Amino acid sequence: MIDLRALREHPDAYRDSQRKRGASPDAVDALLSADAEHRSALQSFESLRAEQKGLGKRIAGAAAEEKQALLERTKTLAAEVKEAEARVTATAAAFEAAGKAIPNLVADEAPAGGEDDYVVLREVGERTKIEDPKDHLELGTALGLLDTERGAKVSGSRFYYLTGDGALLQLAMLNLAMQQAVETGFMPMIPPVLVRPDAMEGTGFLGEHADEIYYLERDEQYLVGTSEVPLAAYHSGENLGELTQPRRYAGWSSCFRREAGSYGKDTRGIIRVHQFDKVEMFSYCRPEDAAAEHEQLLSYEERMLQKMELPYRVIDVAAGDLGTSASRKFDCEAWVPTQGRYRELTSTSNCTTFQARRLNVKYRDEQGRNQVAATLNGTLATTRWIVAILENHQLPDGTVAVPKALQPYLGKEVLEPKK
RNA sequence: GGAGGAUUCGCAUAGUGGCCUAGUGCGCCCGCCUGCUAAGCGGGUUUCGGGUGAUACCCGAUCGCGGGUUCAAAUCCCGCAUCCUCCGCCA
Repeated sequence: MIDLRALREHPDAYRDSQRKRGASPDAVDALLSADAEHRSALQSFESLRAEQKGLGKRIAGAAAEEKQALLERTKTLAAEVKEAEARVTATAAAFEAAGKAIPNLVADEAPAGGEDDYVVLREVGERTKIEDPKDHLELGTALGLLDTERGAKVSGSRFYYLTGDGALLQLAMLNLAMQQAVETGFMPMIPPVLVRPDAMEGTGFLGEHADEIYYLERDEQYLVGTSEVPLAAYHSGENLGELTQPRRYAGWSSCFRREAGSYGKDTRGIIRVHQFDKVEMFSYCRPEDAAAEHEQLLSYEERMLQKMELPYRVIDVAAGDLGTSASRKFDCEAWVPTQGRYRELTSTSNCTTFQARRLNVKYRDEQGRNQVAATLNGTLATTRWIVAILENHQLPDGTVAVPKALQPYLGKEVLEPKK
């Protein structure tokens, strides 16, 4: 939810933001007029209601015959109040719908445009050069690390088993991510992955991404696509106090995505799957600290990628590709040798006050007033990283070197076929 | 799956149609008193919205959520949610 007061005062900033996303600035004017209508309905209701309450008080203490006269009067008034209230309800619904139609205000620094208008901030490491590289599926299958055929047999396409060292490799990576998170001040969390509608709604995932989400109709619960959802909803309706330091959480969870509309894309291997595991960083902080915290989250992502010894680049995602809640987003993309291009491994978003306003997460400022907090999230490791690890660290004989940072967790330096 | 109980201000509680403008205690904030500390005394303290670019003032909403009855609902009625207890079933 955007800041309505700010929108009233600076509607042009929001119109510009809409244009930058490639969305219509008319939505801003629709909201402004819905707001005006709602407020005028509210005012007429409130004055009628005030009169009704005043009369009610007089009736309580009135003598018998005066009481009769007053009762006559209040009966018609009651009808008017009811009608005014109905108008308030109707205009409020229209107003809310208009409000939800507007995504977060895009940061000034974010590039304008769509998916292909990102700006490359830096490239780190040398693009791996391998003669005749094998892809992760071929490597993983040969080494007994993953089994997509049986994944499909049991669950359908885009499902897989991580087997043997493959399972251990993922655990090693996620454990390392958790350890790094704890070292950098994150509270480790294993959250629920089934959530109620208000949690999903509050994090802004029921808008344009509704098709992406698994929904369990019998139980009215959603399977989360990221632990961002339960971590954001964790403090919903709460006041976090002074919040002089960011409040940081690291969630380890399975994630579920329907991948509707991605037919034919990345059908080979485990790049795009319906279920994967992830360690996600999540921060609550003051809005004025959010940009700095965003840089911090990005640096932690890069630290993890460097521990995996992967060549990657950092992109500043363009406004049109931001998603509803984000005002700015950085992706880290690792080099994938068999594809000859960079693929997204991490994503960190600054949602400013957009999520927290919906979820009603506050803090107390120096004057003791309640203010809306800012929220940020970022990826610290996911199943997809295995793709980049296998492909970049493959050796000519078909084995895969284990990055040094993972060796203590995995107990071996090379992944070899089972004898 | 079934039965019962609960849900009121940060916490604990009072409140069974109009004197609720939701009381009290604790906590917290401000002040007074005061060698120091503690205690004591006085005042303040739900949240959201509007008037309104406002920490004052006024108005409205808000007693888990949504409906209903009524001139009037924390209070009565219906539905739902969550938590607790018990019974049944179960990995």
